[in-house]
Amino acid sequence: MATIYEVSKLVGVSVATVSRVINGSGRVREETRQKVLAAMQTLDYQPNLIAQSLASRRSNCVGVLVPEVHGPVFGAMLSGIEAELRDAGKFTIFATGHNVEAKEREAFRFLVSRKCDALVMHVEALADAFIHQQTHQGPPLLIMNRVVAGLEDRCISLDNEHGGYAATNMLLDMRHRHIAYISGPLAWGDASARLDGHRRALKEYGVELDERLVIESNFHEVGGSEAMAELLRRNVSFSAVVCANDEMAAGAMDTLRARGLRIPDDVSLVGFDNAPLSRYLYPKLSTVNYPITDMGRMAAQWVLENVYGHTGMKVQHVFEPKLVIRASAGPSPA
Amino acid sequence: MATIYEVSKLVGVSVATVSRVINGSGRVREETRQKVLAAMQTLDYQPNLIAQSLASRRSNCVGVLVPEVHGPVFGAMLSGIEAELRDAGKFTIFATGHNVEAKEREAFRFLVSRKCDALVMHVEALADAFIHQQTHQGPPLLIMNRVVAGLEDRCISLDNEHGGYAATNMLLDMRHRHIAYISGPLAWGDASARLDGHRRALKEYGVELDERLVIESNFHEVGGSEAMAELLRRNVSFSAVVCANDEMAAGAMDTLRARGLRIPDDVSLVGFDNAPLSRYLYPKLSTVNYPITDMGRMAAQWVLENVYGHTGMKVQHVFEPKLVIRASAGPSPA
DNA sequence: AAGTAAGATGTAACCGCTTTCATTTGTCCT
DNA sequence: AGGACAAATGAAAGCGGTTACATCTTACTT
Repeated sequence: MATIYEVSKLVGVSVATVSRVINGSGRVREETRQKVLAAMQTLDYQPNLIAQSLASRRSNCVGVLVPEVHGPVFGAMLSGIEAELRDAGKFTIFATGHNVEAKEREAFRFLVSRKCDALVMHVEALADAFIHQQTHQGPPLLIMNRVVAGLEDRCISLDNEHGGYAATNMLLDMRHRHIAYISGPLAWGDASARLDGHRRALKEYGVELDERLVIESNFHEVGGSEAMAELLRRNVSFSAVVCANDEMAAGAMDTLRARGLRIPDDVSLVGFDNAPLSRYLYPKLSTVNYPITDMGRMAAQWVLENVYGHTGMKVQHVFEPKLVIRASAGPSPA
Repeated sequence: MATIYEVSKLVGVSVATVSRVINGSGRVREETRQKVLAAMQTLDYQPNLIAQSLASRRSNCVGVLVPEVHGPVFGAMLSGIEAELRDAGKFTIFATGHNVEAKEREAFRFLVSRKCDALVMHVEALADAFIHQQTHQGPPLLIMNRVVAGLEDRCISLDNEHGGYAATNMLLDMRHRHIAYISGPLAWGDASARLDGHRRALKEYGVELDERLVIESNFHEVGGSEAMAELLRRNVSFSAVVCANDEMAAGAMDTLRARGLRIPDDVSLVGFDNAPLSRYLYPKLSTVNYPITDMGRMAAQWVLENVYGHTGMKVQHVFEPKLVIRASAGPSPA
């Protein structure tokens, strides 16, 4: 692979000039510029990004730390980030933290050691304190789906409370009054915010919340399935169920069907995320859209603006979820 | 951040010795080793990976080129690759090619310019010739889900023909004789191999293939839906349908249901991939398992063995798909 | 005890680029 | 034509490591 020296030799200028042409920095006479460009073409020269990074102290890499790579939410987020960064010529490298503190810490170090110019993190287990501390050293951090007090301008999140509110509100509008709720782990901010929204909607409608109709589960399909079984076992009647994500809704749907209950005739069901699976379920699942790809894009834009000095990026920090109405929710039979 | 110089100064040895300790290369007296290790600890020294890469001409990065980041197949593949590589302290960086030649080319250059030590590629549009040519220069290539003649030992693939065979064979065993087939784009190797398997199964059973029951579609849900509509329009009776992937099966299922046809009572349905969505469909979809995460892992192991000199890796080049039997397929009503 | 080979460490030249600062070239004005 | 100032370019010192080669220790041999 040709180096900058060979290019400079071919043109008869110094490497400094070639470097200026490559980076568009400094001033170079147009004529020289063209000659350099031509030589680069001839030699099929490609700057060595590693050397560039070392010399410029900038890796052009953005690290992304997610719980998982696959799955509807994180896959889509990665997608959005990568697409946007690549258009800007930046690289994305990622690591997974599985929402376990030790792993998140390790993944974090891993990415930092790679000299990422910035880190986009979707972490659940790392404490606010840790994040605060890291903002004083190392690469700039952007936090996804979490609002860290004092770092609001470095967070991109969904208004989960509003999403939870909207889901329940829709059911209330459909005359449901006995609404069960299958929650995610309440230790996680998003899960508890969604439940808060549920609570607020009920309150506004003057409906009292029956705590027996609220179950904390784990955001997984099996958890949703079991939670629904438990709800039915409690023998407190309900005509609708809000699930804090689509996967649990899928599990709940399975259980309902296994008991011979019809959806939405006997029980209405609403999910959260608008994951692809929500359209595959039968009946198709009403849910709350989580614009995760857009949020990933936005994260990338934040990085471009705050780290790479691009301008004209409008960063939105809080996204509003929107209801997606499908067949799984209908008016209360009562 | 401390550098190797500061460490060497603190211990009172040369940087070469420190470097040897870091890399475990060359011989260093145990006593010295310990002192260096201690100093590294004290200074919280982390080797600068960029500098290491430049000096050693090895980036410890493996590039992965996939059509998309998200989605059941590629997300899972990425997952498998990343997990395995990270355990070995290597980085994964990725780019997307969208199965479009220009984009695949660009993504390829993008990854090469980053000096990846190896490239794992799932490309559809790049020609065999291009791949052959690249094997003579640049980083070692590993091709996923495609067998390039002459480069079999650099390919990891699924026996798609066998998968297609198994799907149809199962239906034949269930006494189905009129079996429709919704294919992916036949220009793609996997799609055409799956169809070949279908053909072989029919032949072995002595059932003649009615070409009117074969439709080429696009691997997407909507395509499956439209293909099924077209099949019904053709008015050639069939009691079962094989879809070349699960997404199309989902679309087909939608259309069948919209026409009031029951699954599997009126029509049996089989998919391919065993994507998560296959379990969410109702009835749950019989399908052919595509062990994509394992294949990703295997790709990583190939890289570890062939590029990083790890030993003891057993690389399997061709994976056998297995049937996953669920509710969407049943005996022929006839 | 001298000779020798293996072991331990140091020296210094890279890796390919960026960037500061100095120098050369060019332009405009009087 | 000479001077002043801006534009264009070059020289060279890093960036933080690796590694070939040289040199100095040690441990054995005989």
